[in-house]
Amino acid sequence: MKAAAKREFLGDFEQLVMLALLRLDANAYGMRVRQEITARTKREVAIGAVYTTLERLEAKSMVSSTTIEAGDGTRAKRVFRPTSRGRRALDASREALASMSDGLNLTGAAWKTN
Amino acid sequence: MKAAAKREFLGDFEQLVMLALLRLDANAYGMRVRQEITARTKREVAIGAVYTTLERLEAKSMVSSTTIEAGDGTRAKRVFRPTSRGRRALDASREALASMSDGLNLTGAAWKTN
DNA sequence: CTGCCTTTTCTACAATGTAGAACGATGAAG
DNA sequence: CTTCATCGTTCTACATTGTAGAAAAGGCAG
Repeated sequence: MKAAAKREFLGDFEQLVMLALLRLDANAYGMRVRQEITARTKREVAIGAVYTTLERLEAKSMVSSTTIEAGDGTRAKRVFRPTSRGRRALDASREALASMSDGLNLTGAAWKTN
Repeated sequence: MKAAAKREFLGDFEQLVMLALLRLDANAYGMRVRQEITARTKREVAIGAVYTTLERLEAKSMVSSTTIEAGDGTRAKRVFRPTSRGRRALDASREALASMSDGLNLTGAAWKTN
């Protein structure tokens, strides 16, 4: 019987990066990832933050990378994509959040001040 | 003119804890929070993890706490609740995730193996 | 060659995540 | 009254993630 591989989760920034990879697909290389995140979330992100996160995700086998020579005259890019393991971790993380949010009145604003 | 308070975000576990507080409301004290999280997410959580997180959230004014003498014969509990600031941070974090997920085919399973 | 982009790598430190033992209160059992 | 079993909280310590920015390295224009 297989050892029921205990569930793995991702940190919040890791999740954002993962999602960016999914959106960008074949264009998912560092600088572009950063651009996608800042554009969509308004959150300022240093380029170093993106790369270290990608490196670490790769070290954990959550993403894989390939360097691609860009025939179009620009320099080669290192493209990242989620592995199935990374995909599972992303799903698990999202599910955890979802199950905790379930039934809660979250989007609304009314909130007792403190 | 007010200084447009730069957006603050929460880590993933912080979000889970925050959500637990919202669900538990007046019963949101350490042990119960832990219980709620493990029950809902299947994620194993050490009690120390919950308390340190709560402490830190309080230090950042994301939650406030009050110790309540429980007339019903059980011992006093320290109850936590999100401040409006914490509430904003939670919303901001969720929105960031949501905007990155938008339009993506996420729940489904089909995924190229790697 | 020099300067100027673009993309990546390195180095460092701060914040968050995680565990588990220690400690204190309270009721049950004997 | 002791002792034990909980429950609930505090402490201590270390691991993993988050975040920044400067330093390479590749390629093009002039």
